[in-house]
Amino acid sequence: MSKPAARIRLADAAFALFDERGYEQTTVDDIAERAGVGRTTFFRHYRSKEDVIFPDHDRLLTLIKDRLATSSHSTGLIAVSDAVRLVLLHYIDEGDLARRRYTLTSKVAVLRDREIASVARYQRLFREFIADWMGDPTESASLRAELMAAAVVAAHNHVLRRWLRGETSDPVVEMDEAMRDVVALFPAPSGSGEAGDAGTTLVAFRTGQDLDTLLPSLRRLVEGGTGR
Amino acid sequence: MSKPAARIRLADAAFALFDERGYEQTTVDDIAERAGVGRTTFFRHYRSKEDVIFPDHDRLLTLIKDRLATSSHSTGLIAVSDAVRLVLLHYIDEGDLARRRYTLTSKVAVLRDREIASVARYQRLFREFIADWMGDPTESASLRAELMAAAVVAAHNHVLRRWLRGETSDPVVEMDEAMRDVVALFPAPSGSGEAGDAGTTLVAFRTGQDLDTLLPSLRRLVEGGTGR
DNA sequence: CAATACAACGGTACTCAGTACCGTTGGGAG
DNA sequence: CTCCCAACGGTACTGAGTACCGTTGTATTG
Repeated sequence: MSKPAARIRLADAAFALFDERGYEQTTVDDIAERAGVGRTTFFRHYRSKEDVIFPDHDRLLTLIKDRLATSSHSTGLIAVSDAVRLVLLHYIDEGDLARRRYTLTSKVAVLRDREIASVARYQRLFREFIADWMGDPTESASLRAELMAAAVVAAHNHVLRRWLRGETSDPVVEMDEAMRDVVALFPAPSGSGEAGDAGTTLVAFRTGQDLDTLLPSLRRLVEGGTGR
Repeated sequence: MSKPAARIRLADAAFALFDERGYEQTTVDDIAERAGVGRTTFFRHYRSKEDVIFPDHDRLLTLIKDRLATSSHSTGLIAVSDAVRLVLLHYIDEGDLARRRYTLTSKVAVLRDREIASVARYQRLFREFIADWMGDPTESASLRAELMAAAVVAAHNHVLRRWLRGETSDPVVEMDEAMRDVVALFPAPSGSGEAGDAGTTLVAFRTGQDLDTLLPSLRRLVEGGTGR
């Protein structure tokens, strides 16, 4: 019954020692000793010293990969902005553990780098998914996918960090709002010949002139094909 | 005259050995031996084994910091999107060295992570700069700054990687275009009463009708204050 | 020219993360 | 009871990074 307790004892001992002496000042031997197990056992449960703090980033990544694979949304961006919620929910589920990890990563550069590298893997996954979804090998489409993935991850990190710092009580709805903002950033692509689309396209701008003054150039733009 | 040659010989030896045997299969002793220096000398010139490949990320970061500190642009976003060009120019200046590094980071996970961590420091700098520039402690403004910084970095990485892969011959103008795209993503905040801003504002949309058909409703929108 | 100061170097020894391998133990399943 | 197997502990090793010490070559100053 208490067989997999070693893994938990190791994590507890690690966090406790990290709090007491700091991360660099704690050796793996220290952790193993406090947990009452051998050094070998530590590396059987965790691949590295950092791994004690980030145990299930891999699992979460594949979880999201599956979610994306089985998702059917109107656009790739929306699918991704939906899937990324799983990450937030996972952290919330971890509760206090996630917050202890945050205070650690705030102090120790090595851990922060490690966390960032993990987040980059999500971003890469998102970028590739959106690019595949668009199916447009154009350079501008590629850039667009890159921007979308970056925006989703940035917005997610923003809300997540706010929750980790205790600055919000309802991170889920904040995440909804943030993702709406992100989706709103990227208007539907214009010009790609879909069915029945010989209509008018207006681009957004602001001006100090009134509508009548700029109407001629507006008309020239609309009638003159792709304008600058 | 040939006194700081040790540093260069070390870098050459390192890159050569990394190409021959791979990164993990090369020890610091190997590098020092081929460079004809002692092991201690290696660590005098480079803080770590990874540092041989990323020698001047710190210098570049402070360079950009200075650039931002002494820059006067219309918005924080534009200042940042201007400053980030320094990074691209630096890589272009490195030339072939940057490309050899890219092939390495593409293969070795540890190096990729390291590179990502460096980029994250730029992004953090940008985020803080934009947030300071806006001077708006609101949560939405904070999110906006985060999105802007992420977009600038993503666009930069996009163009940089294209150049590293040899997919573009004119990365500078491509960077200009990408940054224009990024700036265009973020419209000026509306509603904040600036001086003399009683002009016309058009929102973006697409329609199947031609311009004359929708002109009346357009006019109604413009004249009728804030329309939905 | 001689004494001194300094910077770069080489060597040794150490700590610690991570890997490989081997033997031991403690239960279930046949 | 015996076989099996999973989890464990111990030992030994490699390699990165640090600390310290002694040496050498070079520039500076009296």
